[in-house]
Amino acid sequence: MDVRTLCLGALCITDATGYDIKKMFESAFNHFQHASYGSIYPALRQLEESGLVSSHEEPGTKHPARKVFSVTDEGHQSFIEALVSTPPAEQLRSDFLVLLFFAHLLPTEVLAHKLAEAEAAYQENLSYLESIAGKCEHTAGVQFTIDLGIRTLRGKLAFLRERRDHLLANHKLIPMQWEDRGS
Amino acid sequence: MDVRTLCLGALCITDATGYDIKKMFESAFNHFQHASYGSIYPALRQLEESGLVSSHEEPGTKHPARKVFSVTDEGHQSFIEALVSTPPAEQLRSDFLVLLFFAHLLPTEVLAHKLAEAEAAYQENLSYLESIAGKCEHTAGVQFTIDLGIRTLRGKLAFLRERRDHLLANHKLIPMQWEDRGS
DNA sequence: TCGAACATGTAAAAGGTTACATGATTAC
DNA sequence: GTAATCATGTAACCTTTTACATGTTCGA
Repeated sequence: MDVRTLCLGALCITDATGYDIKKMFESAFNHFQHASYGSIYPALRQLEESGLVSSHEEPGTKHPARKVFSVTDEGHQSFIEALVSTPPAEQLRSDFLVLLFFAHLLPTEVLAHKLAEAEAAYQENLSYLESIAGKCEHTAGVQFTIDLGIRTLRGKLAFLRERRDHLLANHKLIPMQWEDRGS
Repeated sequence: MDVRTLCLGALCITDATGYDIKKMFESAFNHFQHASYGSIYPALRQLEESGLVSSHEEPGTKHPARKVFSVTDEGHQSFIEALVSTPPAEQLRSDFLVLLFFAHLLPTEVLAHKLAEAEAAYQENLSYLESIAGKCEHTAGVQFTIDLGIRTLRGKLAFLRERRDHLLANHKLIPMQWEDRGS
């Protein structure tokens, strides 16, 4: 699912400016999609060109003026179609797992440090999700995504804490020549 | 971590052709990185140009000839440096969670179908990881990535099965006008 | 008054996918 | 003989990030 479609989705929740939508990507969408201004603003322009959203500038002394976008009926319909036709895929991109995969090439102290960093990152995500879990009213679906995230992060943290010491205790740096690549 | 660096990593495990490396992305690397031929072959060329890998064509009648790449000492060193300087970040991109987030816009049957598809996908990934978990000898780090993957997928599957019925039972499609967008 | 947050946007570059083009070898 | 697998590579396109450029408003 691309940023363009997610922006359309965001506007199906509430009218918003590009700035507001960035905020949504940083909070509600954070644990399953990322996006920067450089993709959001062009996406909004394209959506407007295709008639899926409309905008009106809010009057006022502000500079630049807030440009508030609203989804059109066609946009709403189009978003639902996008949802229906998108397979429920999931893709992880994890530098942490790459690191572990090649742990035998790293000094023990570096590995230990990376594990600690990863744990802190998991913990931070978990704390955020826990903080919003009970806070405001969510639709059942949104609550489901939050709870699934919490469950997953708790599982990962538990695993990390259980196995980290064992991994580090048995860790041996395998030097460059570990592999026999004669010729 | 980009495809170029991962290819270098792959060659730190064993000499390989572009085709072999694609296979690694589809198996061992599958649960944390993806890559297509269109990124692998150019990456290999760049790596060779920078002197981080070398190649030799295997003689034989084959057409096209196998072009086997090996990491150079410099390449090995460079990969280790990349590992050390890469923060252990993790990023999920999940169309499944997007779907759940907007579940209130979907008919119940569609939602049910998506949940079933997601469950099947999780199950397939889990079965694959379980199948390789005990099969061959892995380094401790590789075993760690596999076990973490198994733990995570089991957690997600358990959550899905626990909560799916409740989600579907309480599901109400909120029609287009659910939001008051007067004006 | 000073820094954080609000607010919009562009341009270049990076990174990757998809589709194409080609052909040999192997297992059934 | 025919389908799957092995094997290499390119070109066009798509998406997204990074870095830049600009200026306001609000709270401490």
